[in-house]
Order: sequence, then C-alpha cells, then structure tokens
Amino acid sequence: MGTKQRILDEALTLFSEKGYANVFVGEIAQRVGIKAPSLYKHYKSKQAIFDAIVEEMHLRFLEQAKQLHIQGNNPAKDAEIYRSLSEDRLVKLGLELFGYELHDDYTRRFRKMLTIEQFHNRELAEAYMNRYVDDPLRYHGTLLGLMAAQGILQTDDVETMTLQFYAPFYMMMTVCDRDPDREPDAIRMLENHIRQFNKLYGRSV
Amino acid sequence: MGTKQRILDEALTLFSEKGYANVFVGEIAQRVGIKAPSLYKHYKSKQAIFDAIVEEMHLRFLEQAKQLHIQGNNPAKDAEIYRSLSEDRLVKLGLELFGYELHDDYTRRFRKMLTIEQFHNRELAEAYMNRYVDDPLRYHGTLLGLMAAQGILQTDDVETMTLQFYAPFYMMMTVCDRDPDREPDAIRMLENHIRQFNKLYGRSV
DNA sequence: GTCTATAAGAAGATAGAC
DNA sequence: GTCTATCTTCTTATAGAC
Repeated sequence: MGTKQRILDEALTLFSEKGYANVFVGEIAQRVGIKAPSLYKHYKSKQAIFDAIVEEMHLRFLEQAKQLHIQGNNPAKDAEIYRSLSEDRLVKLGLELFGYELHDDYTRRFRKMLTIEQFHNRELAEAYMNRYVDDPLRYHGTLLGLMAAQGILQTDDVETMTLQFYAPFYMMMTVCDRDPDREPDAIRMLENHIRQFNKLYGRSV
Repeated sequence: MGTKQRILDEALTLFSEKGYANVFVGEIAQRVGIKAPSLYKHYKSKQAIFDAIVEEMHLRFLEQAKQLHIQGNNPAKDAEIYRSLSEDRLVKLGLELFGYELHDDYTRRFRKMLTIEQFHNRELAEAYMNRYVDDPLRYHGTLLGLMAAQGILQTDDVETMTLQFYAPFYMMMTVCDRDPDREPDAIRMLENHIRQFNKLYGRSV
C-alpha cells in the first residue's frame, strides 16, 4: 500500500476510535511512520484527509448498494432461492450478512466514524441512514415481499414484517460495535430471532 | 435557573450537537451570557463541566431505571393491567414511551452526547447500553414474560419475543435522533409494528 | 461573580534543506 | 518525499482589578 493510501487507512482507524477532533495530524503521521510535515505532501490539510475518506466510503457504499440492487433485480429468482432454503440455511445466510458487517474492517471503521460524526454533518447522517436503515429495509422488503407474494410467508403488511425482521440485526450491530465481547450472545439471539420469525410468518418448522 | 446550572444546560446542548472536543469554553460562556473566565468561578475546567453533566445523567438514568423496576416489582399486577388493555390502548402506551424518549429534552441531549462520545469512553458506552439496550430488554422481558405465562401471549421463547418487540423502537429512535422530520413516519411504522406483534403472538384482533 | 488582559501550551500548517 | 525548525492561530486557563 502506498503512503497516500496508508495515511487514509491509519486516519480512518483513528477517526473511528476517537473522532475527527481528537485525532492530531502528528498521530496519523506517526502511525504511518513519517513526520507530520511530510504528510502535507500527500494531503493539503487534515480536512482533506477526512474528505478523502468520506469519498472512498461513498464509493464503497454505492458499489455495495448496487450489488444488492443487482441481486434484487431478479427478485423472482431470489425469492425462488429462498423458498427452497431450509431454515438452517436461512439462519446461516442471515448471520453471514451480520458477520460481514461486523468483521469487514473498512465497513466497521466507516460505521464507527459515521456514528461519531453524524450530528455535526448532515451529509454523514444521511450516509449512515441510507446504509444502515433505508437500503437494508428496501432490500429485505423486496425479498420478503416476494416471498409473501408467493405464499412462502404470510402477511398483509410487508413493510412491518420487514421492520420486524431487520431491526434486531441493526440493534445487535450497534451493540457489538460498542462491545465486541457481546458478539457471541448477539449471534445466539439473532439465530433465535430468525427461527422465530420464520415460524411466526408461517414457514414450516 | 442559577448560573451554575445554566452552564451545564448550555454545555450539554453544545456537547450533544458537536461533541466535547468541538465545543470551546468561550462558546458555552457566551450562551450563558458571561465571559469565559467567569465560567471558571463555577467549574475548575472544561472537563469538570463534562463530568458534572455525566454525573447528572447517571442520577437521572438511575432514578428512571428504579421507577421501571418499581413498576416491574409488582409484575402480576402489571401483566393483569396489560391483559385488559385493548389493542388501541396498547398502541397508545407504546407510542407514549417512544415520544417521551424523543421529546424529553434532557434525555434526548444526553443520548446524543453519549452516541458521540461512547467510543472513547468505556463508561459512557456502558451507560448507553444499559439505558437503551439492557434495561429496556429486561423491563419488557419481564412484562411480556408474565403475559406469556398467563397465556395472553403465546411463545416458548420470551427473550426472542422481547427482542422482536423492542428492536424496532430502538431503531426508529436512532433514526429520529438523526432526522426529526422522520418522526411521523416512525410513529406510523411503530403503530403497525405493535398491532402486528399483538396479532403474531396470538392476542385477539 | 464578572470583567480585561494575558500567560501557557497545543495543534495545524509552512519554509527550506537534503 | 522526508526531515528539522518555525510560524500562526486557537484554546484553555490564570491574574488581578472592580
């Protein structure tokens, strides 16, 4: 990794742990293994580093959202896949998605940074909500909606069903971000959640 | 309100909007209507202001948790009350609790401050989780558990049922903290959630 | 308790040699 | 591109008059 990218990487780590204002340029430089003034050959200011991180994050989020959309673009097929899934397989899929959010290093650090900075930056608040509320609700809404249309799940209110499916994942994610030690318990609870959801909405047990 | 309390009040507002590091002592003083040096007659440092806020918050949270516990202390009675509740009344109760969290000024500002500062202060992360994850799960768990024991709700897994009940409230709270304009929609969704929950777990419609 | 003036120090950023 | 030395600005905090 080049120096320029390493600066972004170390800065992101620090911003996600302490917030922008609590990170000093010298600190970033030190981690990269250079002195603070050298850093200014790569970025013209501390703010420019932050902006570059945000831009990189937007690109990644956009790409990930697009991939979800592509998958969601052939929804009949997706729903067909889900129809044939055993409950165990469904649990595995759900927990894999959760595990990815928690363990993908960039994703996790971006999210923690957004959590800290959201209240004094409207753009970041929107990014957070798109990524962790609206996009997932849309994606799972499409999928669960198709399963409902096919009679795999039974409901006359897909929006509410989707909220009930996704909200526990969201909550447990914020818990594990704060305290990674709670991950095993979170996984256990989410597994029970998926099985229970499956039962409640009428899939065979 | 005395000057000493007004300092805490204005500081809390600023900390909840920008985070500790982005707030300058002069800014707090200005809002109170005094100059920065005068502020040091009331608190010996910026950190002391922050600490006083956190202490006040702990006291409030403790008291509120105690009230929940007192209510939860006669759980048979509580469950009996819930048994006789109409669905409409249940919806109203749930949304009132939600509205309190959103609109009570101190609570809202404490929570936003905690959200910002949680990652570089373990004590604050714990306070957040107690207040917004563990206490509510315990409280609602007790209540829903009693309703299940009396056959008002039907489940063999109270913990999961409680997660499914509470998580949507939690998620919508974080949404409204970021963008208060979304509150009407959040309320609509939560109302649907409560009704659906009520149906799914077997209360009469 | 509030003010003005100011000290003390930290942190972002630049100059210029190598 | 990296360094040392330095500038500038901002911010916390204190001194001392009223």
